[in-house]
Amino acid sequence: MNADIAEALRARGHRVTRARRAVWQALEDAAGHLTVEQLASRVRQHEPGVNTASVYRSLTLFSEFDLVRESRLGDDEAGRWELAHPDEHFHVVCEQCGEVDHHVGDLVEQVRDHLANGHGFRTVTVELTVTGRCERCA
Amino acid sequence: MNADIAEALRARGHRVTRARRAVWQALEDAAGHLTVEQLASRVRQHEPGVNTASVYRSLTLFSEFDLVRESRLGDDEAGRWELAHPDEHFHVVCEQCGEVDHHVGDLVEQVRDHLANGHGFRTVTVELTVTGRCERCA
DNA sequence: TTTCATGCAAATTCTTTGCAAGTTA
DNA sequence: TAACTTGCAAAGAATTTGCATGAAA
Repeated sequence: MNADIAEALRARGHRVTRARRAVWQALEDAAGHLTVEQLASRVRQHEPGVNTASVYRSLTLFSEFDLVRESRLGDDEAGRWELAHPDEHFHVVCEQCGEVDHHVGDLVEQVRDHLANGHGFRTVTVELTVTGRCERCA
Repeated sequence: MNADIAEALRARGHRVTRARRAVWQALEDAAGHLTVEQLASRVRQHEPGVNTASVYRSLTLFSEFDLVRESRLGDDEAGRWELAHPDEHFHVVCEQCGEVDHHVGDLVEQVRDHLANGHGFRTVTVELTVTGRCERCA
């Protein structure tokens, strides 16, 4: 819902504002990858007058808590944002129709293990993006 | 060397120019991930007067032949470029010291197989980036 | 010579920031 | 009320583009 973000904010001494709540809500509703512009436009449907700069500021703040994540998919020049789901997943992008799918699997786990055991590297994030042709566009 | 890029250009009806050769050379010498600005500065050491815009244009052209590849590593805002090595590899970025390592492994192959068999997805590129702490910065 | 590529500067796009005014605790 | 956030506009950074000149075929 909306309770968790309020809590998360308060817990770290930040204020719970209309703008921040609306940004969070929009991310939850979308459950996908949105550019800041797309996000801002959805935010304004619920909370008119929210400025794009505030969306950026909210996202920056949330990302400090690891609640959201930015990724650059395909050859897009704008960053895209999504909720930082706790389950590891990777992105599959069709270069024809632009659709982005999430795939959950143990591949990400494997990478983490591989690096920890062999190379002394402490993995924080794994970003795996696959581009190609989806079934429909093949 | 420098022969392959000349050939690749001619084969597609593009001209072999000083700027393009210098960009290619710089990418070969670096064998790493360079921002356009870094690349431009190295290019000018061999070929003074080459404009940054031309570096962008060369990279765009090369990427149409799949000879180079752009990747956004870490939370960097600028794109980084490298030669598109035929061998599959992934990037390991230390968020402390910023160092970027290449790891060659069969993980990328696994992803490709997984998607082809189960989901009818024809993979074109796999981009796998891991961020965390390297051994020295742990 | 004819066509393509470059340099330069201006234009775009994405993102960040300064500051006065509005909100939250 | 006091401190934090926002909106707005301007500033920045990265990348692209128009166009006249210069270089390659």
